[in-house]
Amino acid sequence: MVNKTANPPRREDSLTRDRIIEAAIALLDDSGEAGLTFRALSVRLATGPGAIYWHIADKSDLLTAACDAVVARTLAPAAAGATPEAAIRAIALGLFDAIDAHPWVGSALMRAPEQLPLVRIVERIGQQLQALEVPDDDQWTAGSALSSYILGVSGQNAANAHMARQQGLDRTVFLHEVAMTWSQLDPGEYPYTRRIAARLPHHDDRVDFLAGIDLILGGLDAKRRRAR
Amino acid sequence: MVNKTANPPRREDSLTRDRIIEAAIALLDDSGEAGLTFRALSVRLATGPGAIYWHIADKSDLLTAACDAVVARTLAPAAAGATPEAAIRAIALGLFDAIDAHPWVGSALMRAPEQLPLVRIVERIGQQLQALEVPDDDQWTAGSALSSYILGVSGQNAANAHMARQQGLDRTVFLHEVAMTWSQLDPGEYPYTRRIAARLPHHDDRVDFLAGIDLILGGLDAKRRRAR
DNA sequence: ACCTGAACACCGTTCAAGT
DNA sequence: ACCTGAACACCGTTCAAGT
Repeated sequence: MVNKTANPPRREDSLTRDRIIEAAIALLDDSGEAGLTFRALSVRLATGPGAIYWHIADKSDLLTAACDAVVARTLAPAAAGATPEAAIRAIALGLFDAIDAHPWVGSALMRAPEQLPLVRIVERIGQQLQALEVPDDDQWTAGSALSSYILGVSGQNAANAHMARQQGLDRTVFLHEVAMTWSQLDPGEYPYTRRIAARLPHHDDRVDFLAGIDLILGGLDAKRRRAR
Repeated sequence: MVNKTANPPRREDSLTRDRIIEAAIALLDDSGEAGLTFRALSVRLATGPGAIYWHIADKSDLLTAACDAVVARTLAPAAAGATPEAAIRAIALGLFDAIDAHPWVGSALMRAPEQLPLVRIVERIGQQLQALEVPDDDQWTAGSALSSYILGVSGQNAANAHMARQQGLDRTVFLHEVAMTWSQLDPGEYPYTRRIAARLPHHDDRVDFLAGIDLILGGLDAKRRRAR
């Protein structure tokens, strides 16, 4: 074991991994994944691009770390006392709102399933499935279904918001334009899409999102009843 | 209306949008999203980078078009005669395999929910929900749940495969390494993840994937029974 | 109408040199 | 131990000039 000296006292504003990650989050929130640049980051931190590499391995490391910071914060408040179902709904809604606020988190989570940020999510959901007394064999399936659903719907909601903002449009106006495009698709090939297009701008995302969670939980419950 | 002349006869090897898209797919399959470069593409097509811009708006247009070509091919065989549930399973499994073969499709689909490739998927699933006589109000929820689940699980499966290949490892060896890392997480904080780590390398992805589809379909069925 | 390829304004990353 | 900033090997995209 290397005899490492204890951390020396730091200047208040010295460069640290945490300060870099916070600056990265701010940059990502401001201008999306394209806005995260080692040059922009070094300007914001009043340093050179090379300095960042002393604390961060590379860009992918930085993005994962930023993602993990957001996820960890979101999952921090433990849902105490509530039923497992309510806890799952709370976890899901917390992530939905976090991804809505930080759209880049959605796509970042999707890329490296074995990394810590997603493991945190799977763990939290898994604990609740355990509390629900879901049989061991079904926990993996139910956990995958729930986490994929959460990431998928939240990510798509955030992508819509991001797209709207990028075009300088209000979210509702943007959805109206999408609905317009969809309603002009070929009637023979796209009957379903044309029909739901009208609903698109009016639906309440969070309500519909929770309805999907309940659908999966309902499937789990039905399966358990059948097994009895 | 502009009086446009009919398409003139083409040289066999002239540059067309379709030829560019096929070359892009080959490049993406070979070396992932990072491998798709206008320079590499122009070398493959024996032309200059500028020529591509005559047929393609920009890189995002190219990626969406490549994605759409793969999705359209995958959804092409219409599941005739089968029950709606079986049709949904067939659609899901087809996409799972397509995303496994073309890992970049997963992340590409996630980014622009309003674009044609995802609309194709939603339409196909929606038609089967209609055939299942799912009430109008539930079709959106069920469609979102199914499509998010399909894209999420397929995308994560493909990301694992991609990660393994990148590290020059066999898929199973890679999953064993992930399982090892997970089983060394803090026991107080990650009890669930530690427990399922052991199952990770042995599970059959396609079987587990279909089990999740059935879970969602089961939830839909349970909800219908309750409404009666 | 379609293609060429140099040029522009960027990237991530490295590394000798400093403190 | 940590930081600087020039340099390298790339990008996507544009555009005058060609056919």
